Amino acid sequence: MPKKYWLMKSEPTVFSFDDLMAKPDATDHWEGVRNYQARNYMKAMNKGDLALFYHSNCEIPGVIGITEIVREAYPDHTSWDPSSQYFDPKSAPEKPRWYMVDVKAKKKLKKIVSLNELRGVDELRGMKVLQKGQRLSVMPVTKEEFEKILEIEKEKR
DNA sequence: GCCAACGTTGGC
DNA sequence: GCCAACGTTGGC
Repeated sequence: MPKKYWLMKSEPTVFSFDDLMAKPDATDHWEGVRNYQARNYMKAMNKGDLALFYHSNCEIPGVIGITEIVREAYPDHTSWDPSSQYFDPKSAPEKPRWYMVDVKAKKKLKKIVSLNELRGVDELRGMKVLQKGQRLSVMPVTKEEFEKILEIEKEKR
């Protein structure tokens, strides 16, 4: 199974990359996705896939770290927890509607690779996250895009 | 099935 | 805080 690459968004005031690193084994479940397309992308993830951790809705939006998928999609239990902000009355343990994966923080970038910088790179012009109107919190990226972003980070120092 | 109203996302 | 671009909901 060839490794796949993804981008996952989170608002740093809700759950930042540092929050993930602070978890036991730097691992946590990616709860709260309530969009079918994003859910389907998560279902397509395999153990060992890598993801860009993207900070959205903040002062400097951009890629802040790298995570690895360490557990493949399983039902999101917050969807049937009435006390959760992610509660969905149409989901139930015997009929789960929403799923999550477990991700592990692999590496924090020395400096954020900002949305603004991404926009300036020719090779990244096709990136989904740069397309107007796209709001998915989980989306695929190509191997080339993934590696280009690591290159950009390396050149920063 | 259509579509208006409403809610959400997320850059700015 | 504004607002464009979506996605969802629900009346019909």
